Amino acid sequence: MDFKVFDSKWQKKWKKAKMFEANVSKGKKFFITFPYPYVNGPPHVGHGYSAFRTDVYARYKRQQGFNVLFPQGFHATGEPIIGVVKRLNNGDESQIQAMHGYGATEKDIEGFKKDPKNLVHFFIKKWIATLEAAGMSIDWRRKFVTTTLTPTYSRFIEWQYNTLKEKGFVTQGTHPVVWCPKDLSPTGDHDRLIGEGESPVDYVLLKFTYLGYILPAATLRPETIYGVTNMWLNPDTHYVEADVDGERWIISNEAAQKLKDQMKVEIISDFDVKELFGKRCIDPVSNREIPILPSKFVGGDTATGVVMSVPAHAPYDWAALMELMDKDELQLYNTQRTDIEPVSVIEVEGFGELPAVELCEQMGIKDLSDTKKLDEATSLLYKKEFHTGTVKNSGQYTGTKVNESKEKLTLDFIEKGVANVMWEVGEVVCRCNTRCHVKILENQWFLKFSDEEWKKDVRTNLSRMTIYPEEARNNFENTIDWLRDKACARKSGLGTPIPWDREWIVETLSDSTIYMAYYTLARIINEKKVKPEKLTDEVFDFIFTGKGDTKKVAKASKLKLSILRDLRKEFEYFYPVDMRSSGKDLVQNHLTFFMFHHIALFPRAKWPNGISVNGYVNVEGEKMSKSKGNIIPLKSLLEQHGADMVRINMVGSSQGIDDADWREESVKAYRNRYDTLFQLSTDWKKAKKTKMENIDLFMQGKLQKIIESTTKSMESMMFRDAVQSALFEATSDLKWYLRRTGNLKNANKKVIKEYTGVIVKLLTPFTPHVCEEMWSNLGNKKMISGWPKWDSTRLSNEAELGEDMLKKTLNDIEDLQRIVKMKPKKIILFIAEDWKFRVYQKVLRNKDQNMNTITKEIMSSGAYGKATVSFIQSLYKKLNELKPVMTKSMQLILLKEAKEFLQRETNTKIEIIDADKTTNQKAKVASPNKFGIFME
RNA sequence: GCGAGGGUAGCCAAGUCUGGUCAAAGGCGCAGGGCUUAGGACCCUGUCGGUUAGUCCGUUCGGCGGUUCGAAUCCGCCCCCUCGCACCA
Repeated sequence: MDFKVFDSKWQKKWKKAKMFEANVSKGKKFFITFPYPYVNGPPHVGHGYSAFRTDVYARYKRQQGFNVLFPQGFHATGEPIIGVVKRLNNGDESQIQAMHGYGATEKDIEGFKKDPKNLVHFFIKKWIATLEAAGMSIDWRRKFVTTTLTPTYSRFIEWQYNTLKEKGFVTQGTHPVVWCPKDLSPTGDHDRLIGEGESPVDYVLLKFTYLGYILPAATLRPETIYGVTNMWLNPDTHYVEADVDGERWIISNEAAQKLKDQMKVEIISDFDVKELFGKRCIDPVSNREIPILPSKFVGGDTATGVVMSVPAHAPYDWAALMELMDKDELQLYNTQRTDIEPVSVIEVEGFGELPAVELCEQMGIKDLSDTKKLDEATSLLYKKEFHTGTVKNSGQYTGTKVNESKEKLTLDFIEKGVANVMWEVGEVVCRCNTRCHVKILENQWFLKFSDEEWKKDVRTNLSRMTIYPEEARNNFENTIDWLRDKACARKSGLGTPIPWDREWIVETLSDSTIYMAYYTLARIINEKKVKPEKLTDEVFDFIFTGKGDTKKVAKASKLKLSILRDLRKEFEYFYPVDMRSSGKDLVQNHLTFFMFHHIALFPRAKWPNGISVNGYVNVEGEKMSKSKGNIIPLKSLLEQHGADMVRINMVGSSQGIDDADWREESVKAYRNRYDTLFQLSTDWKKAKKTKMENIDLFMQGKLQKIIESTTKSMESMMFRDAVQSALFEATSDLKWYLRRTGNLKNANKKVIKEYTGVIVKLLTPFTPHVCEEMWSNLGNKKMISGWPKWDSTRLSNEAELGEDMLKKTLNDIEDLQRIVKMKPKKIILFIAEDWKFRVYQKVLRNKDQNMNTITKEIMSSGAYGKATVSFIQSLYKKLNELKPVMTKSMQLILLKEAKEFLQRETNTKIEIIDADKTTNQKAKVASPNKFGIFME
């Protein structure tokens, strides 16, 4: 059966019936969203997963009777769209090819080049068409695009930032970023040719002085300053004298260039450092005289090109000194061996006084030639000292832990004016092939996420929120703790300017934190064509917080009073967000910001109620990636398999935070099950039986069980479990039932119809199209509505056992068939002891001698029955909490079935006995933990 | 480095919170059988080793220890894997 033929048929009917349009009403609402996609391409399977999960939940809630709002907008701010347009304009062949791949014509592309808007709208069209074809139950009247493409939305962002600033949540400050001097913009990880993962590191510059000059020694270990023996400069490096914040610094030329982006730097002249060798500079902390020596290991491209030497703790320094000593060059520089004797300033476990010296010896390092070993030694020692070392011989800092002292020392020294900070980054090369360095951005705008009060409220709200799966909660808590101030503005890309400082644009993560509130307004704004200028801050204040007088606000803004009232009504009714469903990658950023901003901007009652997080999508077990070429467009899957099979294959494949997997192969498995169901939906009339027998009652009880477990799984978005029980388990039951009754004709009509109908309803959120079709096949005139409720009174004793029951019954039927073949003289069906026998056997297996002895005694006493059981029970009280596996009455029902069956198939004598009461020892011994069959 | 999540039979994956119905669900693969002109689909059976008609015994849940009458599950240490660490959507 090819189910895709039903897709458009039902989609049209839904549309006609306005099934997904949510309006203010008296009913209970449920507001669900998933993050709006960035529209620089069409949707692929990865998008599909989050989208389908959201839709499944939306449909489920709708069936439950909620007035579900499920809107959808699109995201277009920031750099990528501009990047695409730029590449198109540059004639980038692969980009043009990609666009053709997405179905863009030459004419389309010409349009994109002229205006990025055209590109955005092109993809939005694709998105909407694909989502509709996928059967998404979205209220499209509320769509919009960020930010400047929808000026009213841009106005909304302005209100957001004005309000945040007013409340003190936006502050200004400086911030180091990795910077491309050619592009004149920050170079994020994804913009890099080399150096992914490199981030700015703060070197401490200790200002050694020499005759009015400053030699700013760059170090990551300022706590070792008391162990400095000499200063290193590279005789082959180009140094300059520069005016840095009013001081005369001697630094490498490269350093001077870089520092221009961090301090006020003016290069005065070249400086020949050779004249310094052998001279003494002054240690700014303890005023010691420190000889200046040459060494080529000092890189001019790392920090200042001025390095202090701590031979006791730095392998490089010791190796450099060894080189000088080997070549007997020390005296050339007016320096004695005793002047540079290593000074130990860190006590560390596992090493003696001079760890670097020891380590060099151990690793056979004799000079600077073996940089690999030196690097290894350096990193090893640095880690060891940082984590376990204690400072010594260092004046007031003696006795403090290295990892604690570092920060303190730095602050102290800066305060005293003897130190500065210089930001440096490892090798980073921009996409434009330019080497990057660190720039301090001045006057950057920040969201003050570090604010403890703010965090407190966020934590409080988190604790009352629904989080699916529960494991994700840890992640949120941790993110909240760890979050620092976040730069929320950029100088380039698309977006809304910061209203009070228009040279900055609100950065794209920061303009997407409360847009769900805009959905509640979007319908009216779109339909009434509300002008952006009428949406003043006062209007938004009124809508979102109720502040101000309706009439005055309307008058001042020139917004129609009725519209203003309706906007407020929509927001009041639909807000807050009840469930936001998203990929796990957004936990550390978007989803957490979403919470922060809501807490800052809205009244408590409007704070988010729930978040659900899902994993990524793999394709055939592999990660999706451009390079593997395994990114599957959603559209092609829909065309191939139809919406329903795609939906259930994705949503049913995984749950929780685990990654989903798109496996073509498993579509088959689903299709088979649906074939069975579909067949029944048309053939149910062939069932003729009307008498309710045990097996029919059992099926009804079993159905209640399925409703219960499916509903519970659905509620917490455990969709794989839900599919497992509503589809696989249920169809297995049906097949089993039909096998037991012999054929469809012998099946109970009522049971078949009820069972099929309920299963169809349970599966509707996953496969809405084919379910509607089956529902109508079952003779229903109206479309599906309502969610089945389970009736616990119908959960007969048997069904309490759930799946075990079925399995065991089935096994017994197989056994029975075997028995029939063996042609026994007599068959005894017996009821066994219940679970306690299992426990009893476990005890027997126990290796513990004492227990073994005890139980053996019990055994030999012949007390098989209740006495034994109660003895064990009293011994292990815990066991009392356990539920019986299968009660005798349940067994009896099954055995009666078995008896009937056997009587049909054979003419052997059959009796049912209770193993607990029987005098038949053989049966007793044979029986212990399974009810069943015994023959003679 | 900091933080989060994991490691279960050939593979995927439940079970872990709340220890005993766990030799451990389910699926895939594989083997045998049924059905079929054949293939596919479907239905049975088996799938840690050894044994029984039904059973029982032995050895398993990353590694090593511990708690317990009893550990895949609780505790400690160790090893390994995946992901995130920001101005980027």
